[in-house]
Amino acid sequence: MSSLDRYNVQAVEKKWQTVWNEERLYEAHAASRKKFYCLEQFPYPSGHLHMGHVRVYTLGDVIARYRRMAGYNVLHPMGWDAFGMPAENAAIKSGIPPRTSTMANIDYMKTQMKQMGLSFDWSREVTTSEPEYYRFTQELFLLFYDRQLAYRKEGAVNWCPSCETVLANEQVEDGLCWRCDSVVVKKDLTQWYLRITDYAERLLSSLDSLDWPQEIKTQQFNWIGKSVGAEIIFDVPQIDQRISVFTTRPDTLYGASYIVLAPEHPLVEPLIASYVHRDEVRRFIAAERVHSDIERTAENTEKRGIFTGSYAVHPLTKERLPIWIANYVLVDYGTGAVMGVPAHDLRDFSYAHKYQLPIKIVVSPENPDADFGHSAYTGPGFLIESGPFTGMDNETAKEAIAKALQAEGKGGPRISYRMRDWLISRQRYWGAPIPIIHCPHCGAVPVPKDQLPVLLPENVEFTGQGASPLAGAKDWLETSCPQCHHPAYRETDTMDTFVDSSWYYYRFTSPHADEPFVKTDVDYWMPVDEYVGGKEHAVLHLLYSRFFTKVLYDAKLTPVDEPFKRLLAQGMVVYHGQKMSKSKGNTLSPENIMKERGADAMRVFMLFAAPPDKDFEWSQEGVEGAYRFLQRVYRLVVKPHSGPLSEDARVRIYKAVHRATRKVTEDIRERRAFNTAISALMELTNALYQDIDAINKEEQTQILGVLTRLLAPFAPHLAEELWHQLGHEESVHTAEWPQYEEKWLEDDEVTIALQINGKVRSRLTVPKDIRPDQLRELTLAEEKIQVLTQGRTILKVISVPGSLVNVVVR
RNA sequence: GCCGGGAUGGCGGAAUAGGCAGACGCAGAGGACUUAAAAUCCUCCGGGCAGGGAUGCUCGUACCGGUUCGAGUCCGGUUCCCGGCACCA
Repeated sequence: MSSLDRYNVQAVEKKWQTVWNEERLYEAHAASRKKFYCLEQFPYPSGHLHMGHVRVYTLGDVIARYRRMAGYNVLHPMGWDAFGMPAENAAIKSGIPPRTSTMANIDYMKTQMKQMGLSFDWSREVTTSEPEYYRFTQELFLLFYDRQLAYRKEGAVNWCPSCETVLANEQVEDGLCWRCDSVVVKKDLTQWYLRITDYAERLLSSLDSLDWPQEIKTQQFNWIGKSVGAEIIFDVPQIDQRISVFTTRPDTLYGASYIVLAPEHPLVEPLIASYVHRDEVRRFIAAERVHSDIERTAENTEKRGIFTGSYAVHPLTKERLPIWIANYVLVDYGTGAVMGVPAHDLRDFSYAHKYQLPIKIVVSPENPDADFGHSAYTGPGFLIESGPFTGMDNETAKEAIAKALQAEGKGGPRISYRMRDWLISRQRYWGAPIPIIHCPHCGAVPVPKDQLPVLLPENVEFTGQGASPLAGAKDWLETSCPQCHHPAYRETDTMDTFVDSSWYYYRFTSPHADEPFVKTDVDYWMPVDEYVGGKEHAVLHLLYSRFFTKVLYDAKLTPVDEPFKRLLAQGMVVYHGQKMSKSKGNTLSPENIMKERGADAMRVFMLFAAPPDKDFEWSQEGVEGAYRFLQRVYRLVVKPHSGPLSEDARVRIYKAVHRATRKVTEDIRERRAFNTAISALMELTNALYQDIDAINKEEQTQILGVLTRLLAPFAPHLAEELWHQLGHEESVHTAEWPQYEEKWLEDDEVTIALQINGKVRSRLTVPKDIRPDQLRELTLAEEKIQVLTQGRTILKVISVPGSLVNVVVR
């Protein structure tokens, strides 16, 4: 085979990358036409692209390239989520300042992205660790602060001893740090929070409107964890206080036989102050607090508790209920206290059983053989021994009792959420400083907007021990109060990097503006039409970004209250049956693959191997297959074809071309099924191999031009090369996306499957618009059908035009 | 335990609205070209049974049952795998 039969992948890819770069082909321009905002989650600049990155960016690139050709003004930007611990840890180890290593990593990864042929608008690149960006992260913090959505509070927080910083609830997975898998411990600290719980209901209710995978929506739904119930107040006359509990089962109130507080509950100390066994109680609490969250919340953990010596008054029966403290009550959910209803709650049952507390049945099941001796009955039923509510079905009673309590001033209907406020303080250097000054006279004072950014000091020591390096930067730390001008000191915590990434998609709309973003740009570009990213951010980045957008919406800074209209959550790339990771030693370098078979082959295989949302196994043979396909297309297009003309072949070609055009268009646009789009291109290529030399030269060029354009989103380099070889001057990526015509999609004749009792027995080719009764007649007259129906009774004939006929016989 | 997603040839997967299961590719087999190999091009490729053969019959989409003229697809139940939540009151 001559060299004409194969193209030099490396040379071709390099050539067009240079041209695209010089022509700035992918920059988005003024707000003119219909827009399309295509975004992929920006990476942390770790230094190298891994296969996960290759997958996300390839997926997004196909969508962006298609929309561009389809006539949209496409915004397809890229940037760097550049703050974060790895750079700081590297600084501790090697002494290289975080900014230096970060910038070097960005540089390298950008080169790799260009090698992949990704169509990013690099003129809009943002880096969250640069002052031009984080000054606005700080400005947005102040916006939250002004709206009372940022606050400081002391409490037991999640602390990762290895990362030496606190973590948000969303960043603790099974009691372990999401980054380093260390066991997270509790620590009492004063920290900054964003009031995401204020938005719980809205974050929940607008989930429905999102074109997102159910999987992700469900995760957010569960995370927010709405519970509808009631608050019930129990008076404690002994100390003249009230204990408030939250319950989803107010209907079981008459079955309450005790009250339990979390060991950390603020009323514990006053309650036991004059109790003879108070020291014993204190020892119990101290012992419980030592346990980590994992131990404490594990299902099989033994329930342990202790009596406080005090009693509370049942709000309706005025009965005296003993108050206990127990490990199974969590201080930060609901009110940190519960009423114990052993007969109708499994946890209370096992607790009451252990400590021999009374078990009082107040809900009777419809079918009364439930065994109360061994477990709690949690199902539906009607109330017994419940005062005026006796006889009510328990669902009605929930509401009735909540209302009665409200009338008495003893509580009422309440809703509780599992989600907690977002803890954003981090005791680390490499993040956006929280723009707050602590003044001995004025307290916490926000840094005035015109004094932003609060720059990270450059000469700091990275010891890797104790507090944030910022606390040691004396010159930076000491300042004056913006209000009273007395000496004051700066907040030394920096912000969680998820704050940076909660608004970057706004910055891309006006990346050089002297404000976080420009209203007119945001009005034009938002929302993001297609967002591509990993499932691991389901309750992290994706939830935080939704929250940010709702706050910005309330501040009238954005016209949308949801940032990402459509979400494509891509699956993992698996190798040798496992998720790729350095520790498992099963990583693959995209660079080597590109060197050997080219970016186009890597992209095509990645897209072809599986639908975007599924995990798939990387296979070298698969890349070879993609490479063979691309070379096959090349040969088809550049090899001169000629032969005797055939009208039949010509019709077959046009049908194949228009069918493929429709398939590829719909698969990209609606279904995001790039695997089947590529298989359609393979089919078209195969079809053209059969017939291409039977049409004239001009038609060949035109047909091959369609194939080339359909290929362009997937294999941009080869498509560009072929497009030029076909005689075009302009880029294929700004060429017009092919249209398909209905007339080529329909055949004059169709093959009908002839079934007997649902089994295909024969086939028949008939005119497309044959009448059902004619079709029926032809079917019954058909030879095979005749033979097989002979001597049997025809019960029914179902005739589906264009598809099949089913003869039902007995 | 609760919620969500899934199970189709040797493998990845296709079947878009209940209508011909297995598109396309990988691996494999055979053939053409070649001194030969590679590359390329062509053909075959779920199981069983029958036939010399074209072919025909039959089973088959995790399992059991149902609805329907017709089920990979819908309904009820079961098993297994993946993900989330979980002493959340």
